[in-house]
Amino acid sequence: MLSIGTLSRRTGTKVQTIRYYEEIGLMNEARRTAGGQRRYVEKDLHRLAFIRHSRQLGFSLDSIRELLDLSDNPSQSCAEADSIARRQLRQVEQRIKRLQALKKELKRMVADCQGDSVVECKVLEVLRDHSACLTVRRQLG
Amino acid sequence: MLSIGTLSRRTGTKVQTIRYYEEIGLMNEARRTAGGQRRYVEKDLHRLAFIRHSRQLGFSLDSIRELLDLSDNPSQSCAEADSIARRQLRQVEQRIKRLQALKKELKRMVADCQGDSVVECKVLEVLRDHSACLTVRRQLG
DNA sequence: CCTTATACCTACAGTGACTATAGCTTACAG
DNA sequence: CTGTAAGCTATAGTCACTGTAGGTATAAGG
Repeated sequence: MLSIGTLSRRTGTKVQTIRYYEEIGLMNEARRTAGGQRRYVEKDLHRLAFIRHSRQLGFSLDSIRELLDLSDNPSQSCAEADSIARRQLRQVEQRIKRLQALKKELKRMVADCQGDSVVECKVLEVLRDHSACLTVRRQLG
Repeated sequence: MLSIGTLSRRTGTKVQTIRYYEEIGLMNEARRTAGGQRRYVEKDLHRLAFIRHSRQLGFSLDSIRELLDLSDNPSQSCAEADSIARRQLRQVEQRIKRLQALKKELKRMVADCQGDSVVECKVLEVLRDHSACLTVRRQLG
């Protein structure tokens, strides 16, 4: 029987986070000792590891809920899991695109800055004058 | 005299968001009509545009607060604004790195998936077995 | 058996940056 | 003068946690 602290250490999850996952129904309600402390089995550890790994890959808790459901009902086709993963991939690719546009704009901003007084500061000027900024508008509109 | 709705339309900011910016002290408290409605001048419009543009470039509201302070005191050196922008650039670059690691991992996941039953689903397998995943661990640890 | 340190418990507030809702009031055009 | 669009406040909700206060349980050492 594993304590919540052991789960925490073995998965790199904060204790509060584990309790939070239980609260929102992502983890099953744990058994309790006579004194009311949570006790877990290996299966719970695996489930938590699955959740944490999925979170690291950027899946939302809702997506993870779906993935766990699939994982719990192994007879279905895997197409659903595949489509969730593909959706996630698309989102990540979108975010990368956005950030690359930002990066370009920020680079231009700091490259043009000469360390002059604020009056002629290129950074502030760019921020003031949105019209000078094309890349970002196209990507973020 | 501009209404909050006009400001909203001209900067693409939700009305609530403008009120929120006032509440947290990012926008000055607006003048009011006898009936209590907010009225703005051109200067407020520029300030809001500055805030929105900075947000689109990913600056936090705290960073924007600093940038606005600098912008309000034009006699100082621009070095501070420059360093805020550079910090932002570094953060964006970091995020891009992270996301690219995620993308790689997700691509591997969906590429290996054959649409079989859940039992042998590669997506779920990868999520279950964190040890198979090296890239992400290196980038996100 | 008793003490003590550590781990655990609940309940609630806070984070960032908004967004949404309910229920009301004002401004302005016709 | 009336209708309606737009405004107002106050409050709660979003996401995924994180932190805190104040109390209790457990396990190891004496």
